[in-house]
Amino acid sequence: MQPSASPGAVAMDSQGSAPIFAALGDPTRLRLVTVLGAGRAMSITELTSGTEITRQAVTKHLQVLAAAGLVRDVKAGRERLWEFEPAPLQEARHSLDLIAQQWDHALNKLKIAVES
Amino acid sequence: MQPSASPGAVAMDSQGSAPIFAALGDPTRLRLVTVLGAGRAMSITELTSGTEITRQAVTKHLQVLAAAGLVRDVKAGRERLWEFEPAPLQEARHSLDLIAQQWDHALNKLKIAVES
DNA sequence: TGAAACCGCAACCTAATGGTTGCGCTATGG
DNA sequence: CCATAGCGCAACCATTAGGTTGCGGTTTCA
Repeated sequence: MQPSASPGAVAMDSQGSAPIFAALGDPTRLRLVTVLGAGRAMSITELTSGTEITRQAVTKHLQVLAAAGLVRDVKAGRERLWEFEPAPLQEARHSLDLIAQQWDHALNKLKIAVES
Repeated sequence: MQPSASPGAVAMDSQGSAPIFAALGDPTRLRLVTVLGAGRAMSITELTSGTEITRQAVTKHLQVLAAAGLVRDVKAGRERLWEFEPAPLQEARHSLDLIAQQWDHALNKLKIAVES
């Protein structure tokens, strides 16, 4: 087969993960994901304590994360607990893996071309 | 060792990767990374062709990517070529791996607790 | 020796983002 | 039964982000 048959048909499906990366691209939100990723579902006030920002700010960040599917809320009595949702994170991991693989493959091609 | 000795000392070093995720969190930029990740260094005009946006917009995006270390420019004659830089992407991958591991570990703990 | 390709700088605009404050609602639990 | 804990909604503000237009400066190469 031709080496570079379709230059445009690379790992372009990664594009769908952009919203997930955007959601993870804020320190506060990345912290929230990390904390909730520890397993225990937590309430908003609990997630706010220890931070310098307001409860409302945390609420907004949680909504951004929820919109990306990274987090989910479950009501428990008068509290509203938030828990981690692993699926989108796997998708993001897969996207990064695709780009990395693509890169490694490109390096291999280059190496072979040099050795010929 | 104690199972949950320090609840706050989880995978908190992921926070440093927030700027990288932010850089990847835009469809245009994620596309640029994917294209450049194919191996061939490309010029700005080349990266702009096929897009709906201006060369200047692409320039700005490339600067954002460069600030995150994901991309590097190398001058070649009158052209200025851009090439992919894999290191930050590895770091981002590692951060996601940490959170995923943490999550799996939490699930295991839960499973064991249920089976007891 | 120009015309054209390739690019940087800067000003400008609009919309989104991150954050705050203020208020009101609802469910507990003493 | 009423005070308080836990939230939601909405308005508001400042800053950043994404994008465009306009212009000027270098290399090349025909």
